[in-house]
Amino acid sequence: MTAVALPVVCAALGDATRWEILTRLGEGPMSASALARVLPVSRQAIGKHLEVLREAGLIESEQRGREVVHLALGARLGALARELDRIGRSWETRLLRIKELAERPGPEAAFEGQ
Amino acid sequence: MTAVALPVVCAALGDATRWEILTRLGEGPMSASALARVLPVSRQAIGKHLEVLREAGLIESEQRGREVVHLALGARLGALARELDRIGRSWETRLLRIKELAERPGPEAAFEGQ
DNA sequence: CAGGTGTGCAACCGTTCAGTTGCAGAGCGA
DNA sequence: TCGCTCTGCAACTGAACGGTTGCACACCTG
Repeated sequence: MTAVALPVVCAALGDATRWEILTRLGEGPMSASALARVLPVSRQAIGKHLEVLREAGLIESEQRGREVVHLALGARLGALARELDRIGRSWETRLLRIKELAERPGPEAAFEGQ
Repeated sequence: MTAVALPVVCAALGDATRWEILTRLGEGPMSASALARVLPVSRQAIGKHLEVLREAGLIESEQRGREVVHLALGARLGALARELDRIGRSWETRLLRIKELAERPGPEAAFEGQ
């Protein structure tokens, strides 16, 4: 399920144009041409961005008659969010432990430390 | 506080080497030279990555005697996680509404809609 | 059937980026 | 004090990236 590595998903989210695309696709399904009409880049550029987003598992594409419509998937973003939260918390925890150790006068006076 | 834009933070997290660095800095403070000793890249490369991470608000740097030590900040990562979770949920919600609309027989039967 | 629209593939271009080497300065430590 | 180490700045290189244009093909529609 979490088959896509963290850096890959983050890199996909690390571009302003892709966020524009995602925002539009979060409001409803859209084709590449439709996106190119509303965004200041060519359809081919949009296509490349969609490829990156699809490989990151952030969108889903579906053939609808002649055209292909894409839409944003919240699931992957939620999974990423949980992962980042977990990591951030672990950093904070270790940071607290380190500071606590640093403020201790010495190993022999570690009495009233909570 | 959330002065750093989403794409900037995500881009900073979109590199495998930077994740390596962050992982090490999450375990405790380290200098650039120490990181270069343990990672397969030069100190100068590490320095550039640290610059990116600092601008994204993901690490903090502190002059400790002659050397400069860096450490990972969980706060920014937590803020990012909450933001991504919020966005992901909104996508899911709209997606549900769209699917629900698609399965409705016709517009004239939209009575008991909330 | 013909024209318009949507898609895919490929080549090309300028910029950014990750990484390197080299050098000079600053501060601990023996 | 002398040397080792840590740091900062600068120049350079190759690859990746965002973006473009051009072309060929499929398909729906008037």
